[in-house]
Amino acid sequence: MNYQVLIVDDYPLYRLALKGAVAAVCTNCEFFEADSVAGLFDTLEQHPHTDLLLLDLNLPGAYGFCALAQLRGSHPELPVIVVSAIDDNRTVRQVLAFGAQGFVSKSADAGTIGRNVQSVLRGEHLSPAGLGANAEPEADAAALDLSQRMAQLTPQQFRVLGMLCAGRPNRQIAHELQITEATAKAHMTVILRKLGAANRTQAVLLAGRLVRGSSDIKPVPDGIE
Amino acid sequence: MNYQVLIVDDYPLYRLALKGAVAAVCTNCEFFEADSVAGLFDTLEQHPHTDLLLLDLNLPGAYGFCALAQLRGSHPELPVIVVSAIDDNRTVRQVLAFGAQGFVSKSADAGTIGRNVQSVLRGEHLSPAGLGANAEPEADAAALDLSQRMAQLTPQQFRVLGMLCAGRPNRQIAHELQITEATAKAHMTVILRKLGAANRTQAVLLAGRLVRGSSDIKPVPDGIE
DNA sequence: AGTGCTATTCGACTTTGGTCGTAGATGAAG
DNA sequence: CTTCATCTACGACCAAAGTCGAATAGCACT
Repeated sequence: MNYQVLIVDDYPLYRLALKGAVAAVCTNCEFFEADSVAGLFDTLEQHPHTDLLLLDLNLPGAYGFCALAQLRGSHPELPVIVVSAIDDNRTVRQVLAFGAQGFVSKSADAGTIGRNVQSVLRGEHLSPAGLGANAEPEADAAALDLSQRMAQLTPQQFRVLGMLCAGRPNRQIAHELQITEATAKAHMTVILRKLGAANRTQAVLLAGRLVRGSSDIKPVPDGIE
Repeated sequence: MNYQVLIVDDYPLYRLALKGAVAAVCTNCEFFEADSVAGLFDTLEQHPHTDLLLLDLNLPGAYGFCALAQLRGSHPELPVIVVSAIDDNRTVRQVLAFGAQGFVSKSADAGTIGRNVQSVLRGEHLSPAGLGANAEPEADAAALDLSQRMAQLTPQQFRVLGMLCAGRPNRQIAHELQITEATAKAHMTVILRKLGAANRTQAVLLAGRLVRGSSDIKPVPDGIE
């Protein structure tokens, strides 16, 4: 068992704990770490042969679900185990619907995590306990279409979207990404086109729809005048 | 028992069903109907002595929770029974925290609805079954603060917010409300101030936070540069 | 009538958002 | 080495968003 494992969480201590849990069942594993979605993709570029990704859902600056959608577009073959403090059924179903191979609650013990990692490394898909017969592929058409749109975004565009979803104006986005406002606007234009949104407000609504359940917010008719 | 009852739901058939359920326990009741939040407030203006409001949470074009907050500001004495397809504990607790007197699931039968209506008309507050000791006032400070801000909005401002939450630009909002774009912008300015948002995107995020649980979306630091 | 208060409306600005055309850098395919 | 595609970046330009001051109308209270 000589695997490369990438661990993404914003708390160093929790990364250490996850590393320990994996090492217990996977000797000679090589570990990489990242503390943000941006770092995740940077690390994946440097180590394209990563065998497993442990991803925290609640990363700052970007939504974990968006990262999942992005991953499915850029690294469709990479197995992902989502680690989340929120572990209700709806979240778990959505995570699996968006292409994750496994799910472990943050309150799980090391043994449980280790067993899940082993299963996924053997190529199995998990449907965690308490999730009776999730036979329904559901994750309705709209959500699927949306995640596919998300997956088209480039890493930089994705970072822009993350800050957009925090309500920041272009000026701050440009400042944080060390680019000019003109460039941030250019990214914004592409994002709007890829997501099928008419303006940044609609883009935020679409992203929000992906994060929480795709409630019955009507698509904007936009035929008036 | 001669009460005036206002029923708000976007499906005419379901309005009829609710009317039947109420009529069974309340002879000589007078009924009014509305299919949108805007219609709700229009009807309330025409019939200010309404004794009971049956409100569907999932109205199109505006979020039911926002309507609740608005109602608490404009008609604090009006008893409200919320009818919702979503009936998990968190939703119920929030609905009650926002001043509703009762809650019935959309999957409830006519008898249950009738009994709840009777109770509320008698002046009782309901804490529906399966909600053991909701003594906790929780509905955390942030959500309460937010609902109080919402309650400050005037009816017209509230309509603007509703369309804003559908991602519409000022031009369409003005068109639908039969006002100039300048006026719509003026309303927008007041809304942003009352909600404490820096721009329309943040306003949408705040409204969304009120609708679903106030997840752990970080407040914008906005001190940079 | 007169006095405050508020909701609603609007026009004239300034600021921000969004589009278009363009250009360098990188990497893959021929 | 080309050629093509993609990501990233920028400036100039027009459209939309947001601010400010001001006018009207209704309402409550004297």
